[in-house]
Amino acid sequence: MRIEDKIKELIVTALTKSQGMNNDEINEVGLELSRNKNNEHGDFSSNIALKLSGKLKRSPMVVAEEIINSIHVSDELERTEFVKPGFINFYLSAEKKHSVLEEITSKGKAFGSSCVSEKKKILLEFVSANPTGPLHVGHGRHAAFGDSLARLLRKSGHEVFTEYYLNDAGRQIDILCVSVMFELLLLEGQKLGQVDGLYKGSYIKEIAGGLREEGVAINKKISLAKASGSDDEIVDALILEFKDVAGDELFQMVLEKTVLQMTKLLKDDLSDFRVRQDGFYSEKSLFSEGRIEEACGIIKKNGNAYERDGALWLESTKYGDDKDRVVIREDGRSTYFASDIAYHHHKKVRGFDLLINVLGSDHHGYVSRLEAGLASTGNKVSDLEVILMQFVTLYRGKKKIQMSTRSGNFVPMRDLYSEVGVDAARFFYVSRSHDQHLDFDLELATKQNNKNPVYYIQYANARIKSVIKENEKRGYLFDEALGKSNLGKLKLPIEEDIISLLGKYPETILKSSNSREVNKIANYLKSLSQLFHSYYGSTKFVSDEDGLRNARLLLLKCVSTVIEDGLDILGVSAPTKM
RNA sequence: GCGCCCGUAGCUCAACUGGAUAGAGCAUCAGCCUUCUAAGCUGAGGGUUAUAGGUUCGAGUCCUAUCGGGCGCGCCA
Repeated sequence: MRIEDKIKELIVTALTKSQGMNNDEINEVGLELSRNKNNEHGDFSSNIALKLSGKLKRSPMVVAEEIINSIHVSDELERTEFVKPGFINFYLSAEKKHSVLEEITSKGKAFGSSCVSEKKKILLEFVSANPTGPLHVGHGRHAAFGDSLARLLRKSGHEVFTEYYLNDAGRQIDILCVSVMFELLLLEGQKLGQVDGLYKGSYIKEIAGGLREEGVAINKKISLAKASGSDDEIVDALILEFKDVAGDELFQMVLEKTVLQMTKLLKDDLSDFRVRQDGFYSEKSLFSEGRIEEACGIIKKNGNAYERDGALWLESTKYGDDKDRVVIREDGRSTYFASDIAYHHHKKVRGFDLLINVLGSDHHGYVSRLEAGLASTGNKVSDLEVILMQFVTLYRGKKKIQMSTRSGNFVPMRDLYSEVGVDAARFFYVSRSHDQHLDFDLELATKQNNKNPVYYIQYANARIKSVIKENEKRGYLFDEALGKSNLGKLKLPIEEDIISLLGKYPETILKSSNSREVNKIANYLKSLSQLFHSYYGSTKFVSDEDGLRNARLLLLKCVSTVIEDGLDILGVSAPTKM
């Protein structure tokens, strides 16, 4: 039984004894026990007297005193007290507090694991950027967050499968293909003007160059003359013309090779950033496997679809959307939305309890539609959880860098992490809450990479490793048993603070996991490191006194275990030397 | 116009989800290496938590309005 629950039990019996309350009445008020921020008010506190005072028509201080007088103090508690507004504080015995260190020593990195009460099978989808260019710094935030969230959810006990939805069908891919063919024609010596709507990055030229080396050739005359109007209209005309002139077979061949190349590019961008995607789900497969028709069949069968103006509409307003949405267009082609309905339905069919999507905040208007899609295929809306990621604004010094994928005018995430390092980039990305805008100053990140908080944490761990090494160098062998039996000698206030914070690691994992706030882990590690550095500055660890020395080394090893485990969740390395 | 998100020290962010005196880093100033790594430590200054009301024992956190910033409202993806 956890100590929290024991204390709660003590309060409940005290309430029945002193106030004559039964369990129902207590539940109605709500019994809370919170862990204290700073130790000056004890380890745990309860606000129950404050909550009851109105009901009982007596001052909170009086109620608190009555409760405390009926509390039977167990030997795990040092003492209890009631204080100013009406809080009741609980102080744990030194022995009870120190037991955390023994727990960490025996469990190692499993300390704080599997703390969640209901284990779920989760599909976590993130990044899912169109394979039309390298991932940029905005995607970097999604990648770092998504991957860390996956690690956090796993740590807390869930089963997680990460997935990248690959848009390998549709207009954007046609444009990508035309862009490559366009370059190929230029390589073949054909003189062509400028077309604004096409992808321009160097990677397009590389793919075209590679195709030419493989012997792929178009060798047909393309005239841009037919195309006129807006960028979009010109591009659409070009797609038709290229399909016509090159022929379907050649077009499909170039398209497939291009998508393959682009996907490899994305996978490398991610894996070099230590981001693991367990699967890449092909949009194209939704067509070839007949999943779109299947999904349309289901929404029709469920009475959620109707035909109007030659198109098939989903009655999404039934499920809270602003208006109904087209699923199959007048010309018979399905919409992007249709793909999403089919995709998300298939996620459920594959047996996942919970679907988490990490989306850019610009997609928030799309959320109710996704929910409607899920509901209309007979799934629960609550099975979908969307995490909206705010934008990254990139600066170089004071200057804002504007980004656009199509023009190739963006900063690839690879440039960012090769410049500042994977550790610093990942930490910086996840140390801000996802609903907060993120200003990323490249100049600052490069110039000050030594001052990045991630080094502060890594340095704390490296220092501990160094102390352990020094201990051995001086001929002292670490004696775990001796350390354990001397934990009572850890009496410095800073030692008590560290032990107390270590004890909060499991609940930090649990809370961050439940609220999907990876940044809480980063903040926790900063606090722990700060305490350690302060401890380091004021205390000599390698001393002649065997008992104290081993107790302190045990404490340091526990700090190191937790730091390494926490950094692991963030996907940041923990060097032993810096 | 309607809807969603955000507003905390000069800058970048915390604050355990409604708790006790709102905390760190950067920048500024003053100290600390004969001693386990100075990528560190110790101290100082810096705030009407955008503004105005409200809810209650108690509000940075919840509700309303206003101001300011970001984003979204296609048979696009």
